Amino acid sequence: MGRRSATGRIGIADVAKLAGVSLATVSRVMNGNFTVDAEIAARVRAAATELRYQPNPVGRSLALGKTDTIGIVVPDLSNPTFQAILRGLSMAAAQDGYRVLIADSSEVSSEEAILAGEARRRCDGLVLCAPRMSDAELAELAPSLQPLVLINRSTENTASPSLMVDYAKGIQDLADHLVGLGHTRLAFLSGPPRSASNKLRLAGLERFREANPGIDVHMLPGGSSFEVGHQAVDAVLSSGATGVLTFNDLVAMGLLSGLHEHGVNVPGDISVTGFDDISFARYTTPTLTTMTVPITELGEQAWQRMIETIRSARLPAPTATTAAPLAASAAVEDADDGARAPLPTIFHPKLTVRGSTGPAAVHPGPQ
Amino acid sequence: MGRRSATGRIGIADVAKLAGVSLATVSRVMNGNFTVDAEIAARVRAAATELRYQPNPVGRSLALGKTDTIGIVVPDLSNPTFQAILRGLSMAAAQDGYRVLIADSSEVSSEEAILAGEARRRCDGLVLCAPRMSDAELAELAPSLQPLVLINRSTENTASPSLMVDYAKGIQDLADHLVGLGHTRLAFLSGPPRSASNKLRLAGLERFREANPGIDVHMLPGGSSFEVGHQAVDAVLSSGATGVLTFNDLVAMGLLSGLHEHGVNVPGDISVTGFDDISFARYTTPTLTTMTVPITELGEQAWQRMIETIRSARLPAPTATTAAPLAASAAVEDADDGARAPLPTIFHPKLTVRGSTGPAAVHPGPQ
DNA sequence: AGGGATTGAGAAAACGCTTTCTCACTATCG
DNA sequence: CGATAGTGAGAAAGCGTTTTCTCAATCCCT
Repeated sequence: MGRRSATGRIGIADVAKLAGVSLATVSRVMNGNFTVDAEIAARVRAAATELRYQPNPVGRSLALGKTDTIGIVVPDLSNPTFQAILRGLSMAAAQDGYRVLIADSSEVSSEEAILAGEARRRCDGLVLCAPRMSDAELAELAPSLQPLVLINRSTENTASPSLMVDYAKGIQDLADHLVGLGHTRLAFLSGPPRSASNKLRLAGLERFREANPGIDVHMLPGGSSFEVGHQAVDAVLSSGATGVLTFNDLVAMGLLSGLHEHGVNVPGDISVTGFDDISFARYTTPTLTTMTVPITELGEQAWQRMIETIRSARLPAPTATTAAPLAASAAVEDADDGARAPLPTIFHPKLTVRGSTGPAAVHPGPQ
Repeated sequence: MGRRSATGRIGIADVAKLAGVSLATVSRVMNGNFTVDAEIAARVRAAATELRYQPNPVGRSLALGKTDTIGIVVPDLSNPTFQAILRGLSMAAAQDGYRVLIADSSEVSSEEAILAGEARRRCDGLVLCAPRMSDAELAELAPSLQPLVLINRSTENTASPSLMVDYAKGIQDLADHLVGLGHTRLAFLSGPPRSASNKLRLAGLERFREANPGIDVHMLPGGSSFEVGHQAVDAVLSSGATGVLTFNDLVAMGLLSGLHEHGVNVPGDISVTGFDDISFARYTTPTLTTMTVPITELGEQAWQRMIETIRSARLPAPTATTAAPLAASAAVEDADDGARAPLPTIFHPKLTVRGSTGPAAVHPGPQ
């Protein structure tokens, strides 16, 4: 009496009929429940293979209350950093039999909440990667996204595992590296306005300034793409800086390319540094001095935290009364289920010196 | 009597109770069915927002027989080409309210069939991107994957839309370009053994050889990564070639970097070409001459074909008798449902000349 | 004012699977 | 040899929706 007379697909019922057993028995056999007589089990398996039966995951998910899928929300899938995180996550999850659903918010912070919610409902957990939303929004949203792992953000109230990279220290290391090479006039090509990791870099540079009063650090507006770096050549040159820090490797590569076109020698006239150490960084000309962030490992670690959270969320028997869904606060209930210490895991990037940095020129480069 | 006394989550039943209506009515309201009295509808909506009710997608999927999700299987998520396809697909699908599930086969062709099957069952359709499996396997698998879109492969029997890039012509264009610059000794750094697109390139070069008997084309084993290009420097130099074709931009970049380290001037001593025109290609030093493939558009087009296929598969009433699931051939049934012309859509890459190619040196580069 | 057409909402079946509950049957022990 | 524990498999409930079916109430027209 259904809309379509059967989906056309082979179901557990077909197998049961062919094997002459009940649905329950087929299910038992398919799930390795050994309370089934060997002879019958064999008959069921034979029927299953003959019909090429494959259990319907949606039915399974509904009955089991899990989808074996996790979601990830990224601000921009064209960014190699997020691609690497996605890859690390996906490979690690696959090892444990989970799949990954992706959602790209296109850097639109208002989309994030909706995307995250939708993705979460389809999955057993969610990874929020460098969300652009405000702290307040994030804090409000986090409880309802529960098995949640954050990358490059953290929340106070909710006990969601969080993976952070110490960008502040990283950018300081780079600045120190340049100072060590004799540079006294630096410039920083900053990142996207809503990026939390950019704020960390700015904070790091602030500390650097305090520690190095003699060094001039020129701030330049920026972004996260090649184009930003490529178009910043003039601004960089007129700043008079001999050492340039950039938001990430992409920007650095754009800048490198632009400087080359202008006939500026790197590192002879100007030193350039990136951030992240994407795979391309070792193949630029000159090769790029940058901070190495174990990006793929970040994705893998995100998965580890995720699977831990999912597993610990399954065990504890729900003591909460189920009978009173009156309060509108239902979403908060399991907020401190996996009440593990919510201390963020901090990744410390490490300085990788390559060919794009060198001793400061005696006089600044060509204006 | 369920395992856990309710999932804890708010369900349609809670809303119904609060609004004092039946489950059916809530469903009607949520789905914009206007046969509901305005006053009641308002009450339902109020209850829904008060409880922060969000329909469970799994339940919905089961009832509706669709998941609003498609899957994509790629050989290697770290390859920028596949990343770009994924991005194009994902963005286009998102426009139509679909999500993307990813599966990375890690270049293991035996994994592909399983991954594809699993992914397909969870989704409404599948994109198979440059599958490494054999033609026979692909042909056998295709019917069971039905709403299926192929990228860089095609099948004879099944009417699955297929998107192909004319790599054969592309590589010829590049070779012609080098010949036009006076090069007479060429080399080709080939791609992964199981790659169909590599076979097309080889076929193209074969035709090129026939048309240009005077030109020497040296074949070198390769792969698809930086490292391959980087490590091929010696082989390239000892081949005596002055013009080098590579499998893709990654290989070309590795080679560029390696040549630079060896003090070989590009394009002065040797000209190098890539393939694909990934975004990095315009920021190498020298900038890379390559064949531009509209990669992201490939992903978008894949989505267009997919949504067409899905939609056309919904309309035709299933005339087939549902009562006899005896034959094991059930998977083949809707093989020619969307019996549109299965002509592959061919993308023609276009030559983009940049700085890595130039006139042939009078005498071959340093040995 | 009475009868057929129309509207609106509830009851229940269906989607495909898992699992508890239950019971028939066999093996074991006193 | 009869009572009891144990084993294996079927019936049915349940997961959270949607949708058909059904029926009561309202409406309009003659």
